[in-house]
Parts: sequence; structure tokens; C-alpha cells
Amino acid sequence: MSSRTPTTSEDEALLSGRRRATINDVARLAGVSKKTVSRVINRSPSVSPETREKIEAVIARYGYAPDPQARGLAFRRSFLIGLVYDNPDPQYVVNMQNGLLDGMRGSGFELVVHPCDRNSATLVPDIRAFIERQKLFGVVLTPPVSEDEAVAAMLRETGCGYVRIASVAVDEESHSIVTNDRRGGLLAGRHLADLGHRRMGFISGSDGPRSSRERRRGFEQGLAEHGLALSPDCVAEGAYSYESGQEGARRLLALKDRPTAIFAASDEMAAGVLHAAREAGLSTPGDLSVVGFDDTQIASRVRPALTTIRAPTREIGRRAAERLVGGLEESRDPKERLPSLVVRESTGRPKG
Amino acid sequence: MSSRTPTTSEDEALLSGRRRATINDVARLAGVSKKTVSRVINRSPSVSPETREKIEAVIARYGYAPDPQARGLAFRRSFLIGLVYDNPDPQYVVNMQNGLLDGMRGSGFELVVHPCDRNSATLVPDIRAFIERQKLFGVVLTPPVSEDEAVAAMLRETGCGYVRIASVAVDEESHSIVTNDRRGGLLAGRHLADLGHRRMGFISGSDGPRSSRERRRGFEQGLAEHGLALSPDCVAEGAYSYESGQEGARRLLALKDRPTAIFAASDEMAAGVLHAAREAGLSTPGDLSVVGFDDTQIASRVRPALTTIRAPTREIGRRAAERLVGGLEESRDPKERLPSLVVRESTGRPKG
DNA sequence: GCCACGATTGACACCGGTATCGGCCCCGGC
DNA sequence: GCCGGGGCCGATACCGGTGTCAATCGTGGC
Repeated sequence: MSSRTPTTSEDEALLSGRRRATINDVARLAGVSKKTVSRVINRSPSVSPETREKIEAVIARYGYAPDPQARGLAFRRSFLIGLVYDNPDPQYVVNMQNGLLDGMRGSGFELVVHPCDRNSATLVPDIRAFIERQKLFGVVLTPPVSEDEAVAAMLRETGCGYVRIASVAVDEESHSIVTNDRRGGLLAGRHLADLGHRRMGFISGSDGPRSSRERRRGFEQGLAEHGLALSPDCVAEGAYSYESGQEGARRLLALKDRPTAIFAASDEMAAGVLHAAREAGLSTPGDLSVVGFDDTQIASRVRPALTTIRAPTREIGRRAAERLVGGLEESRDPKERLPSLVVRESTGRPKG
Repeated sequence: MSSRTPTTSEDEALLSGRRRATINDVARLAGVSKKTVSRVINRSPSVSPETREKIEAVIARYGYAPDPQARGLAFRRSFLIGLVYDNPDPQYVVNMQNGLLDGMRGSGFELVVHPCDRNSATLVPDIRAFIERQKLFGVVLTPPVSEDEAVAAMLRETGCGYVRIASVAVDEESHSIVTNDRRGGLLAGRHLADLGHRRMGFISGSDGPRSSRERRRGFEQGLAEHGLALSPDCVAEGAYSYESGQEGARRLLALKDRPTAIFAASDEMAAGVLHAAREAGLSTPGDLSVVGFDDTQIASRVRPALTTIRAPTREIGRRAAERLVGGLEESRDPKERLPSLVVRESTGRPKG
């Protein structure tokens, strides 16, 4: 008893949570050195089962959790995952964040967000400073900044763990997750061809990111499966915005032999297409079918609701985080990371 | 010379960035103790100007930046700001994040995001663990979780800096930023009354958050300015969703003496109202004017584009961060944190 | 000319973990 | 009986900063 006396009030403070337990407390309470506690925390095999149990009991009883800062300092590495993005779509960003968080849950890591500007002259040093100052455990890059090779080169140099999410493989497999936009385009093409459309139009996104090209390529592939081809004059160049979709559609719909269906590389643009169709006095899907891409909120809010391609952004985020945190094996189902077709009201059989 | 020999290769590694400079390097290079360097970093006044300059020169030359982990460890506090939210609107979340980041820029702090579930039984302990484990410097809570008093009580207990963003003052002034939703409602009411509407409807949000009540109260206030009142049978209870807006509008429009304008407590619901109006064969704004709230993306994408109330979310985020980081004075302009009216196509004079 | 005092500065311990390395114990082999 | 080696564990230094406290120095007041 007397030997425990000096620790009684201490213990109480710890148990009540008035003071957070440290590794020293645990060591003292378990009657071992803090190094041994550290071994248990880090799952070192060289601890006897009895010792381990004893320590784990103390940890559980006092609700001890190691201080990430101290651990990070000693490890020369933090327990933070950075999300570097410049995608303007809030829905995408939030989905990605949620996915990353899913994959990090229970791992003790935290997510630090870092939007960036691809046009900034200091893009690379900025990201580098972010990584080095915080000694990030890993970073996730989303398109379009994920396609920046200068950033990638810097990443390799720092030795920081990273995953680049992009529409095509932009890096060695372990550092890359492909969203397979091509497959999304393929689904769109198949769907329209299946409905019986023969003459179709495409509105591309801005030229920078690869995704637009991939979407188009997939689309053409889908048409090809039905012996169809995308006529060059039925391709309009957009910029992912509503207005650009509207513009592009105006041009396409003014063609003497106008397409009966249009696939736009984003929902925003598809909504613009809807607008243009209405202007032209065309009904959707009666006179013109429209397919979008991304399944953003707008897709289901616009009338008629857009048939579109949904990218499994959240799942991809989860996989990215899992890869970085590297705890468990990644989820095995390959399907869940493929885009899928969401059929709503904007597509139907062509008239006649 | 000889005395510098041992440091030459070191210096080179530091200058080239091959190795990050530590406080010890700076101290050695400047010929002072690391404590003095620490003083300079922390802007302690008790450093002579010459010494300060000398040290700052070395810091600049070698690009030294203190390690936040080590600093945090010694300070018993990290340099992380947490964003705790459960708002389902991605646009809102991203705006808020951007605002917080605006306010933190250059301060050396980072933003850690932490979505939460208000229905979770472990909500409070979860957030608490987040704060305590990371020893957060501060947290920002957004509605609706910002209105949770159990969370607030825990916050006060931890002693962590916090700011609650809500539609009304929910805490002492230093911990609260009010979005002034009432003023938003007021603007909506004034606008419709100014246009000549006499009989108007309101569709509320779910009852939980205070914001819906505030929006309504402001609306009534705006009507009152014109000697008008909101008839109780012209109030429908919604739930912030599209469908609930549609439902509510159906009921309101079926009234024998139907309103000529409807103010919905969210854009989502307002879009639903538009849908219901179309169903009922009413034109907007000809037969029915509609005002939404939030100015989310959908507001400008729907046809007719919604007249709505824009909340300065990003500015509020900036102010919240500024308050926590506490560097400079907060921005002085009170206007910039007030909601404003955005007039689009969904409102007009009533017929006749 | 002596002393108290404020302005500067540094030595040292400490924040809460981890790495290194050596010690102890127990066992089997010779 | 002695030695070598593996399993287990702890003493100590260290990660890169900050707090405490005492030492030093120049100065003005008397």
C-alpha cells in the first residue's frame, strides 16, 4: 500500500481523464521501461506475451494513446496525410475527402487539405514546403494537378509517399490509381448506340487534363462496337463549363445533319446542352438525347435529369488512403473502382 | 578557415536543401545559443536588434523553418486547426475550407478536416479524442453541429480554442460567429414585397437547426416592413431536400387563395418548388415567384435561375480562422459577413 | 565608486516518444 | 563446466524545439 501511496492521486487524475496518460505513466504502472511500452505500441515481436498483456491492460484501463507529435518527432515523420487538389468541383473534393477518411479510419492518421493553383509560379515549391514542413506521411494528388510532371518529380525527390489519381496511368503502379475515364466514355457510347442512335456528337473538356481525351476515346470505342464512328464535325471543344457546353451544343445542333445524341465530358456542359436544346426548340430526350459525366448534384437536379457517368470517387479515395497508410490489403473488388452508367431522363430512343 | 572546415560540407548540404536546417544549425551559424534563435522565432522582445538581424539573416539564407512537431511538443499544442462539420452540402464545406485557409495563410498552421455524424452515440468522445490526440490549436464548428450544446460543453472543458458558426449567437461573442440568416430572410421578404406580392408562402427547413427559424423570422420582418404578414396556412414544413420542397409547394399551390410567391429556406427546396409549379401548370416568375437560400450551384443551373440569398461562407471562414490564429485584427468591414440578395430569373411582379 | 536593475543571453532540463546498444537469463552443445 | 546465441528488456542518447533560471553586462542613482 504505502509504496502505492505517492501514485494514488496521480492515478486518479489519469483515470478521470483530468490528465492524459503518457508513456511514462504506462511504463510505471505496468512496471516496465518505457521502451518496452513503445515496443508494444509499435507491435514489435520481441516482447513476451505476459509483458504485452500486462501493458495492454494498463493502456486500456487508462485509455492511453501515444502522442502523434512526439512519435512523429522521433520517427522524423508525421502521421498526416495531405490532400493536394485543384479540382474546382466541390462535390468531387468532398467525395475524395470522405473516401480518404474512410481509408484512414482507425489508423490514427489525420487528413490535411491543401488546395493549390496550377498556374502559380510557386506551385512546386509550395507543395514541397507543405510536405517537408509537416513531414507528411503521404500525399494524394487528384486531377488535374496529379498530371503535373514537375510536381511528380519533386515528389519523388522528397521521398514522401504519394498516390496520383488520374484518368490514365501516369506513374508506376504503386504511385498511381487510374479512374478509367475511358471506360466511362465507353459506357456512354454503348448506351446511346444501344438506344439506336447513329449520329452522335461529343463536347470535350478543356485540353489540359487527360481525362477529356480518355472520355472521348472510350466513347468512340463504344460506338465502334456497334460499327459506328464519331464524325469530326460532330465534335465541339468545350471547357467543362455550362456556357461552353451551351456554345458547343449550339454549333452541333445547327448542323444540317444534326446529331440525335450528345455526350458531354461533364455534367455542367451537359446541362448547357440541355439549355441549348431548349433554345433550339428540341425536346429531350425526344429530339436529342444527352449524356453527361461525373454525376454531380446538378445532374439529378436539372430537368430532364441527366443520364450520366458516375465515378467512384469515394472508393478511389479510400483505396488511395489504404495504400498510403498501408495497413491492410486494399479492397479486392476491381469493379468498385470503375465508372458506372446512371440512366435518368435525358436519354431515349431517337425519333423515327 | 580551419575552424570552418568541419562545417563546410554541412553548410553545403544545408544550402542545397539536401538537409533541412534545424535550430541548432542556425544557432551555430549565427554564433548564438539555440534559445536565442527560439526567441527570434517567437518574436520575443528581449533580443537585441543586432542579434536579431544576424539570426534572421541566417534563417533567410538557409531557408530555416521551425519544425511544427517539435515546437508543438514543447508547447504542448499543435499548429493544427480542426474543421468539424456535418453539413451535407459540399459547396458549403469547400467554401468554408477555403475561407479558413484564407485566414490561415502564412501563419504556419494547417487545416485538418473532421466530418462527424450528429446521430452517432460517440459524437462527443469522438470529437474530444480528435482534439486531445492532436492537441489542436483550435477548432471551427459549422452548423448544424455547431449548435450542439453537449459538444460545446466538452469544448469548454478541453480548453481548446474554438469558434462556433451559427445563425444566431450560441456562445459568448469570442466563440461565436453569427451568419445572420435572419437578415437573409429579411432581404427575401423585402424583395418580394417590393415587387408587389401580397400573399406569400414559406417552406421551412427541418426543425433541428436554428437557421430555418431565423430565415423565417427575417422573412416575416421583411413583410412587416410593408405592412404584410405571413399567413400560417401559407407555411409548409420542409426538410431542406428537393422532394420536401416539391411536397410543400404542392400543398401551398393547392390552396384556394394560393400565394403568388414562395420563399424556401434552401435552394434545394426552391428547386423543388419550381418543379411543383411546373407540374401545376404555373409559370415562373409569371404566376409564381420563388426565392431560395444559400446560392448553391444548383441555384444558377436550374431554369429559371433562382433568386436567392448568398451567405458569405468563405469570408466567415476567414474570420473564424483569423480569430483562432489571432494574428492580425479581424477584417473590419461588417458588411462582408452579411448575407446578400442575388436576383436571378425566378422572381418578378405578380400578375394583375 | 558601489550597487541595484533592466536588458540580453545561455546552460540545462524537459516535452513524449524512438533508436542504439548492452545486459541479463536461459538454453543447448561441446 | 564453459561458451555461444537467442529472447527479452532497460539505460541512455536523441528527435527539434521551449521553459526556467541564473549569469553577464552596461547604466543610472546615490
